[in-house]
Amino acid sequence: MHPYRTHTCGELRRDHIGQNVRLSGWVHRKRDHGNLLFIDLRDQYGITQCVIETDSPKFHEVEEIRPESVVTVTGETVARSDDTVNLKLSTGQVEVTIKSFTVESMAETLPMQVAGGQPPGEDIRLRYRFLDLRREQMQKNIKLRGAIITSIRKRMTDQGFMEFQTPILTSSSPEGARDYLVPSRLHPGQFYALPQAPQQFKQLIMVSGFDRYFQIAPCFRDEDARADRSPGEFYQLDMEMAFVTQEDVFGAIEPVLHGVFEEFTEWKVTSPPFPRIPFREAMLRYGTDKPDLRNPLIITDLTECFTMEGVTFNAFRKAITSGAVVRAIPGPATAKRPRSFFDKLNDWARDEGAPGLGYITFDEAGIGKGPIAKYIPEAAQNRIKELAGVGSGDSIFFVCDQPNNASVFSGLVRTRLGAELDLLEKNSYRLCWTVDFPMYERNEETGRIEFSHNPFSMPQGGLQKLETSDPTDLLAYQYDIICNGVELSSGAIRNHRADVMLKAFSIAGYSADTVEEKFGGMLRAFRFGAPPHGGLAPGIDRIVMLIANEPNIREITLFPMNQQAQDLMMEAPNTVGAQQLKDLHLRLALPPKPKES
RNA sequence: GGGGGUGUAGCUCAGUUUGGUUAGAGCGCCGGCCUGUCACGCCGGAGGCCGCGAGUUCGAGUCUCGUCACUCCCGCCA
Repeated sequence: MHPYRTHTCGELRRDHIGQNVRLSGWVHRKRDHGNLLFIDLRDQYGITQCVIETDSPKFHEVEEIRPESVVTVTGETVARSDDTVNLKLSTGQVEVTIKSFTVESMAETLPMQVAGGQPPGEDIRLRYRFLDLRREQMQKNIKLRGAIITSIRKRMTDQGFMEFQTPILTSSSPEGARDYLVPSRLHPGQFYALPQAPQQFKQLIMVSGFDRYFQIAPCFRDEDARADRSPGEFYQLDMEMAFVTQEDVFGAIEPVLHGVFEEFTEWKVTSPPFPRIPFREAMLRYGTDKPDLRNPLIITDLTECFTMEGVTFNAFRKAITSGAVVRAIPGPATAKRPRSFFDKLNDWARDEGAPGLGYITFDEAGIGKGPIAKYIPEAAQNRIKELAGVGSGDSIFFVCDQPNNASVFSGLVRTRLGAELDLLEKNSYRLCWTVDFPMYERNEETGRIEFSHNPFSMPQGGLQKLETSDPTDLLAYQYDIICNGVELSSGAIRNHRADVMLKAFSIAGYSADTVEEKFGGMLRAFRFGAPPHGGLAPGIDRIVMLIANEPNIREITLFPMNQQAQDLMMEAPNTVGAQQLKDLHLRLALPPKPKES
């Protein structure tokens, strides 16, 4: 007999009755009846009830065992009587009578409970992650993550994508996030950087003549954490394709994402092709470049209504003359809400930094009511109803500000109202593309033209448009994929031409010398035959998070760091020895310690 | 870097609004009883720098200030 097990803890059925079996696992629960004792033995595959009676010579030993100890049990698989069958367990038709019992590893008193109970605070869960991971929910999440990644790999390779590995020790890139640096021993004073993404490598793979690249790529960025953003490191489904248009990229990734969501959830999933929403339309109608399409509310521009004859709402009129716009968010079936409902929203708006949140309610007869209704004559009110698609029993909220601010704030109002009124479609994954991002934007503080997203994107219209257009009118072949308001990924058709790249950078104020210096490797590659190419890189962690329906990325990550980018289990980061520093030609220049008073 | 929330037993939390005897509950732990439980049950027990430090007060878990930790958000994340 195998020293540890003949079966797993999830395996035994009626078919095994009468067999002598051996199981190993963790003591999930112990129920001690004095003369009769049950142990629920657990491994990754399930739980099997083991039983021992007081007449057994092993009884005392089993009685001593503490939960979460690892033990090996040998005995006979026996049927449970009809009234003791447990349908909650897959093995609940049978149990194992303990004949022999070996303690492989006794557990001390636990700092956190594994079986049942609420999970403790995160610092304890992270410090004892190996215990936390034994909990049912974490086992489920981590298994799901593994299955999703396997499924993605298969879907990609089935489409002819090849998996590549790119370097982890590479060079610091001048654009983007803060790099993690690794000092070089052989080159004093020089540093490697961990890749923020294999962006340049995947483009170079295309230049190298490979056609369809993908990688479950680790990415490292030294930026502060969020609930949906790990500090330090995360994974992307990084992909790139040669000789493709934007639509070809969409056509390749849409079935992968749709398929993965369909495979692992019961929820409704947007079928390909996903809606494509131009950036400017997204900002107008949804007030964000990450529209959550579960929210049915649509923002409309009602500037014209407030300049109509007879409108005396001067706060808006005056702002409009200095370039402001009016955006409106409908509040369906809210006209009968008490005054406190509107006051609460108004208070919230002030907390968000807005002057307030104007509104009109339309009663059953369609008559406009509310603090500002009297400044807006009927003709203008009718136009408002017509444009915004509201009517009797609805209300409508107004945001008046310069276009960018108005967009962003009306987006917040839309999100807030959607949540408050419980309008979001339930049990649904709504996927869409945001496309046609502007290539450049004007920095409002400095007045300078800057890249608005990825400087390596191909400008729409190519070199000719680049030379003749107002930079802020230029669009890029740059796109994001959004699921339920969460950005899964950015991507682009890349700029594969050295001449266009130099021109694109010169518009953003980079001299040719600077570009040559900073991106010499890429430019050189583009001068020796580069195929048109493009791709994207959906975040694996966020996909898993959405499918697992977890609000927090640490719930679907094996060994995450906390918000301060510390690994509480491994105690990283940590100090290193003097010799290690010496080898790396480093001397510490620490900030002064805060004085103790 | 900034703002919010939280911090009380090994764990999850009540108690803080309105300062006032000995700071409670559930789970866990230890001891006892229990032959069909599966969140077993019953009896008993141990376990507290109320995050830490100052201050106000006759008296602070409770009020004030500072500080630390965790978390959420803003900045940041091409």
